[in-house]
Order: sequence, then structure tokens, then C-alpha cells
Amino acid sequence: MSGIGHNSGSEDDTFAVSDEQLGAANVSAEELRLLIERIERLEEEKKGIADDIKDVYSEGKAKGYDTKTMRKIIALRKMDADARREMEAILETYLAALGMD
Amino acid sequence: MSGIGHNSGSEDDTFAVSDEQLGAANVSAEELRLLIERIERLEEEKKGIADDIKDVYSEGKAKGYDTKTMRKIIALRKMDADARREMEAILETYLAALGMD
Amino acid sequence: MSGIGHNSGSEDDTFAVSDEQLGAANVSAEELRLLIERIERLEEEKKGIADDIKDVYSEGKAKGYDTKTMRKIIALRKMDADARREMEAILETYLAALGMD
Amino acid sequence: MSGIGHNSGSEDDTFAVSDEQLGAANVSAEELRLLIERIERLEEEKKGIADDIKDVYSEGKAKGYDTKTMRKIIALRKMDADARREMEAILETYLAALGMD
DNA sequence: GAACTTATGTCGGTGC
DNA sequence: GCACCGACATAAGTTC
Repeated sequence: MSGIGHNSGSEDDTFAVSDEQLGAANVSAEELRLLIERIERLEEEKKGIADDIKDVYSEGKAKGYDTKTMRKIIALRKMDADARREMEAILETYLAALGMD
Repeated sequence: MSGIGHNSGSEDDTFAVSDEQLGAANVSAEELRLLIERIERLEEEKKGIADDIKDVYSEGKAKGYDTKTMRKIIALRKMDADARREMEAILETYLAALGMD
Repeated sequence: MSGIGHNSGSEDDTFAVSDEQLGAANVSAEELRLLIERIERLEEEKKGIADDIKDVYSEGKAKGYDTKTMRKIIALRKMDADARREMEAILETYLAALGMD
Repeated sequence: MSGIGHNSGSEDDTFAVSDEQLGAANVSAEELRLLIERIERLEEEKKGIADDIKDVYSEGKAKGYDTKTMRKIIALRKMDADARREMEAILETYLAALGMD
């Protein structure tokens, strides 16, 4: 956790102004701004990775594989992985239901 | 293991695959596998970041902001940023047209 | 046939609306209304089936199965079915790539 | 008889499964299977109707209406219907409160 | 027009 | 016991 903020609910009057609500609003605005900027940074990172993925597909295409096939393979492998995870989850559910967890 | 089109030993080899082709296929398979694994790794990273984003939204929610509003703000800021980029692009175009680039 | 705005046959009556135009508009309105009512009927049917599904889950619950488990099982079976379909699709893709389709 | 988790009367045979329990399990498994198959059938029907809806939208599109508009109209009509129902509910409440139901 | 992302609605769980 | 909340499934929109 980042440790940013942690001031929700506190009535900190360090920067007290005549209008308490305005002060609170400023704190909130700052808090909100920080949250939003964090999200924006993360979105950028995500975009960057999405671009990298695109590049790898392009590379594959350049090497003669068609994108559709590559996507199919990846989807299939993902399905397998998901199914495995799902089976483990269901097993746990059963065990829990049987009081064996 | 039943590879697609693996057909060794047939005589009337309408669909025969030569050793050369098999060798090439193996190389290709390896090459393809590497591409796919790279993509899968990148997909995982992307997923991780998407989860981080979700966490930040949750954090915002916990601090009393509603998600919908946050999303709207981010969308707006993104539009602003896009508009700015667009304007810069236009400016560059003008400058280029004027031979001032 | 095109929808609203079909304008052939008017002579010089700049703002006049011919009977033909009214007729066309009416036809369009009617046509649109019918499409919309079909969708609404289908949405109702869909809702009805969704309710039926809910009932079956309730029935299962009443018989001592927990919903989560049931959902997990169904999801898993769906995954299997999807994976099978997907594998067939990929097989076709390969065969096509090999000119064997 | 209930399914998984029915555990009354066992003393220290923590993981023991009696013949009775196995028999019950078989019955349960069959029972569960039937429930699941019913749900799967219903899900398929639901999917079929969803596809039909898609088709009607496509048909509308082909006739020159845009999907977005159609969706808006349907949403509006749904709101109207919901509002009407709501008003009727309120009316009933009033009537009931007045002992006129 | 297909795939990916975003948004909305629904469902089950949980805390008061 | 009900209402809130988070999670999941579906639907809509957007982009390539």
C-alpha cells in the first residue's frame, strides 16, 4: 500500500480556512487527484504491455504464422489452465462441503 | 502423440511430410512455442496491472468516492489528453507545411 | 427498401410533404415498431427462461446442494465443451493451412 | 435426502464413508446430474433467444435503422413500462392503506 | 466484422 | 431479516 492520504474522516485543521467545508474539499480533491493519477499511470503501463503483445503478434506474423491461429492456440492453453484451476476450486469446494478442509 | 499431418511410412504419399519438412516443423514448433509463451507472460503482466487498477478503484471507493464518477473523470482527462495530442499534431502539420519543422 | 427520408417524386413544393412521403414514413414507423416489438417479446422470453434457471437452482438448493458448487460444475462442463469446439476449430485451421481442407 | 455434507451421527470415523453413504451419494450424483442437465438445456435455450434478438437487430440495421437508436427506444419503453408498474404498485399500496383492496 | 475493453445488471454472501 | 457490497455474467461499445 502506498500510504498516500489516509486522511478520510479526519478533521485536520492545519490549513484551516474560514470555511471548513472548503478545507475538506481541498483535501478530498487532492486525495482524489492522487488516486486518479495512480490509475492513469497504471493504465499507461497496461497500454504499454498491450502494445508489446501486439508487437509479438506482428513478429509472429512476420515469421509466417497467422495471427488467428496464434490466438486460437493461446485461447486453448488458457482454457486448459482455467479448467485446471476451476477443477482445483471445485475440489476445494467439495472438501469444504465435506468438512475436510 | 498425434501431431497434425504426421504421416511417416505411407507409400502413396499424397499427404506425406518429408524429414526436411518435419525438421522445419520442429523448428517452427519451437519458434511458435516461444512466441506464445512470450505473449502469455505479457498477458499475465497485463492482468496483474488490471488487478492493481481494480485495487485502486476499491481504495477510492473505501475513501468514499464512487467508481462511476472516478471513471468519468479519467475518461474526461483522457479525452483532454487526446485532444491536446491532436492539437499538437495539427500544429506540427502546420509547421511542417510552413517549412518550419 | 430504404427507411425514413425516401424523397423521390416531389416536384417543386419545397416544404410540402407528399402523401407518398407520409406513406413512407408511416410504413417505416410501422416497420420499426414491429422490429421493436419482436425484440421486446424475445426479451420477455429470455427473462422467462432466466427465471426458470433460477428456479432450478432453488430446487437444487432445497435438495441440499449449494449453488456455488452447481455453478462451478456447470462452468467446468461448459469449459470442456468450449475447449472441444475450440480444438476442432484449431484443427480445421491447421488443415486449411496445410491445404487439406 | 440431502447431498454432500449430511454428516449426523458419525463419531470418530472422520473420513469413513459407509455403504449407505455411497448409495446415497450415487442417488445424489444422479439427482445432481439431472438438475445440471436441466440448467444446461435452459441455458442453451436462453442463448438461442439471445441470438434471435441479435438477428432482429441485424435485420433492423439492414433496413436502415441504427442499432443504437433501436436500443434507446427499447430502453425508454422499458422504463415506461417499469414506471407504470411502479405507479400501479404505489396505487395498490394506497388502496390497501385505505382498506379499499 | 471479429476481438478486446468497459459498463451494467444480477446474485450470493455478510454485517448490523 | 434486510440491506449493502463485492463478484460474476452478460451486454455494449470501441478498435483494428
